Amino acid sequence: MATESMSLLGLEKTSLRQQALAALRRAITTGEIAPGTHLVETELSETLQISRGTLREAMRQLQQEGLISAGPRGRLSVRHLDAKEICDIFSVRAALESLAARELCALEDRAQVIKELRRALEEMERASKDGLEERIEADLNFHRTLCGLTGNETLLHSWGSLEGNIRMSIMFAGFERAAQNMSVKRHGEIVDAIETGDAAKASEAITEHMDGAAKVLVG
Amino acid sequence: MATESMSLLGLEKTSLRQQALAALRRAITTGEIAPGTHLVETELSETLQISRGTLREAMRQLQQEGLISAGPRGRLSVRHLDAKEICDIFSVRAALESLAARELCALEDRAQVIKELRRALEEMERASKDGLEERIEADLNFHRTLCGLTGNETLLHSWGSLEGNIRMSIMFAGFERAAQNMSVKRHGEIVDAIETGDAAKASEAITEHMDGAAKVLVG
DNA sequence: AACATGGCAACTGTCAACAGTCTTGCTTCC
DNA sequence: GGAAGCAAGACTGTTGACAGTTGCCATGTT
Repeated sequence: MATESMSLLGLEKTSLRQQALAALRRAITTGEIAPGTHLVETELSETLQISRGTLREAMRQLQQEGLISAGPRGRLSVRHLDAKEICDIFSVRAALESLAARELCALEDRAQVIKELRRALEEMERASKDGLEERIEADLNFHRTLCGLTGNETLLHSWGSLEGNIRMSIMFAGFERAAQNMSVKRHGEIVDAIETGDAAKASEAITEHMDGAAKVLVG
Repeated sequence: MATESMSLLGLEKTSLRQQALAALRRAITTGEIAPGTHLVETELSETLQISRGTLREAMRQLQQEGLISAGPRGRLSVRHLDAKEICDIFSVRAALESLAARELCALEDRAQVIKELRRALEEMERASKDGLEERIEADLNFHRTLCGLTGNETLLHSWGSLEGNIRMSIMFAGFERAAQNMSVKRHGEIVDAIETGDAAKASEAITEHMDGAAKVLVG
């Protein structure tokens, strides 16, 4: 998790595949590569200065994450999202995070969990004064933490494979709109609901939050 | 979807990668390859008669599906599931299928949906007289159909990336136990609940079904 | 006998090249 | 003038080989 805080000998030896993966994911979710663009292996490998084989592995993963889709004859292109798909994505997201909230309510030592969540909130607060990039990151980090604290690895994994789509949704709707969904106060309500330990209440807080967010995004 | 039912010109030209993917998935989910086994690229590529590069692509996808996990220095091994993880998987599964049931209840033309579901039920009925393999397939097909009929591609995709884990759970718990969860009658109750159009009722039918299934599996 | 050391084998990361297929644009023939 | 055929180009599918790293075993040393 905390790979960035290695004080001693920070040998960040990450494979080319992972670097390519991160670079492509970023480029796609920021709109640097327009949706619908055909991703030609030979071109990309030339641009990224890596071999096609290595690139292909990264592309497969991106494909699995739903950021790029396969056309006829293995042609890969950046996925295009419409309003309905954004709604669909947020429906699934709501279902997952709602489960997370319910599981957290069932925990005995909720105190520690609440502490972690409030810490994530503080980070959002700090980021609200910074750029858009940081705000998005802090927001996603909050929700990822929500899933991670359950200790349900499968839940975290499923949420993770949705993260790319969420980022695309944000990019697609425009960053101004998306910023409306990152109010610290509205996220605080979720934490409050979880703190009460009332699973139904917490679940509803999440679904409400997501419904609202989706509505804002599709305008 | 129905790639197997192409009556005219069955040019099943599937790439080696996909063949390897299917073969490995099957081998892992049937226990042919024991959990914890180290998957050595050179060995496997030799066995499957394909090159390492091609194999690696398939392995990445399997990794994303959670069937194999990465150890230190990129060593891949077949994932090992314990009771808690099975419960976790079924929790997430319940959340997804519960969403599917609710979305189906919100549809106007439920009649068509119900018809498709009943068809899947009939298939389960037929399979109940066949071998275990067929019963598992029919059962999973029912649940996949449930998700697919919503028209929510993201939901279907998320469920699909869980399918491998579900199969592993079945294998892990033993096929005898798993067979108890494939009662046609209990699945019929789900369809009935959806037919009423009561979202809360349908949702509860799913969660109950899944809770019971998980309990049986972890025994 | 316990420990350090040097070399060997195994395995993954990465790459460049070959082969097959689909597209495309031009040419040629009716 | 239009359609069939042909050839060149563009990509993807697949492969074998090379390089770097890690773990292990044998060997020598105190």
